[in-house]
Amino acid sequence: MALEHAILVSLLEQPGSGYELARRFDRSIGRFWTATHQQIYRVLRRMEADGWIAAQEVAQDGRPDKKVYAVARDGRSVLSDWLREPVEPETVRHELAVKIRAAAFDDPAALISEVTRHRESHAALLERYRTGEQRDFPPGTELDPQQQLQHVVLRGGIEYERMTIAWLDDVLATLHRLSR
Amino acid sequence: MALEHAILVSLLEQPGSGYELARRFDRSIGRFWTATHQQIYRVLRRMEADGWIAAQEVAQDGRPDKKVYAVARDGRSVLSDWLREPVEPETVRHELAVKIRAAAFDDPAALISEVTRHRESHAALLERYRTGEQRDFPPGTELDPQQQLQHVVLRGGIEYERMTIAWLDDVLATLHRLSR
DNA sequence: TCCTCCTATGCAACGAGTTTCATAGGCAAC
DNA sequence: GTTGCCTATGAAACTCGTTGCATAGGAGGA
Repeated sequence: MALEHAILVSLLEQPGSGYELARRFDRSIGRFWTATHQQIYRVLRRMEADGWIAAQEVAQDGRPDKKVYAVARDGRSVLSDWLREPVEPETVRHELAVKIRAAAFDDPAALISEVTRHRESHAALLERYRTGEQRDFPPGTELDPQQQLQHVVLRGGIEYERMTIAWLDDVLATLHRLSR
Repeated sequence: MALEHAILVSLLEQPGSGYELARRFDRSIGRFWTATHQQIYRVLRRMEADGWIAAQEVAQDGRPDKKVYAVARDGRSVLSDWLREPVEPETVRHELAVKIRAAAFDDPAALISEVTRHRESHAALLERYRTGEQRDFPPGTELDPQQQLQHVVLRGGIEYERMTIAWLDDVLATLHRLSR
């Protein structure tokens, strides 16, 4: 229900084509909202028809033409209205937690390699976040409001990864204890 | 894709009817997997047809009859196979993070009440988790493997809430700074 | 008595999201 | 020189999840 809004935010930060948006959703925006190019193209067409965004054809050489979208006045007011609505509760889908409880009815040791793999990928993500933080928000710099808000969201991602790594260590210790 | 597996785990922990499962998904299981009664009834019928679970009609007095499901042999092997498959990446949907970045193009102060509301609901959830932890896992008790795994999942929930509350305080400080 | 809530299960319609496939030119490697 | 990858957009089919509605008996309160 809010892919439209995530796209509006991304286009306000920087106008772009469907393809470019799809890549952003694979990277920075994808930290808190995922979408495939199929979804993005479909929603872009609807948003353009509704007058939330406006497209401009851009010819490129050596590459296919692209349609660059920018947020229109109606889109800004839609976003403003949405900002003032209460956030609806997120639907939780924590597959690893289900597996951990499932391990009680199977061999707990079977999960160790999978949990270790998760721990490594979260550690790698934490490293990338911290590198990005030092690059984009070095200490002692004046940040404009947009950057301050981006930074506080990134800090949330960093704290989430830290907490998750510590918890996965706890999970691993428990699995090892049960495997003896 | 894994509602089936969450149901199998819940039925292994305790057999029950569709209605009872729906209530569990509103409570404990709902911490890491949500589902409505519609989804549950539909999936239960498919799982019974596939021989993963077996139903037994139970007549009750003063209440409608119910169908109590238990995991069949095929269901156990399905769960065992699934446990050994890699966890597929979760799709992230963090609406509040989108709104925080959206606030850069609107009035940051408009978000303060909403973030405060979130902080309070996370604090209340943390309290419930900690009460449940003291009740179900008092220190100095011998826990069987199933309880140890339930406990480590609950510890994850507690740490998640703690981290989230600290981050929301950070968000609130940032929003207040920008509102001056 | 009527109203509402709880237990218990289900149908039908819709909307959101995923998967697979298609097109089409340019670039680089082998 | 063909194979594979990147940019760029899209159709079609399908699955998953949500919402609204229906049924039906019993309990409890105003």
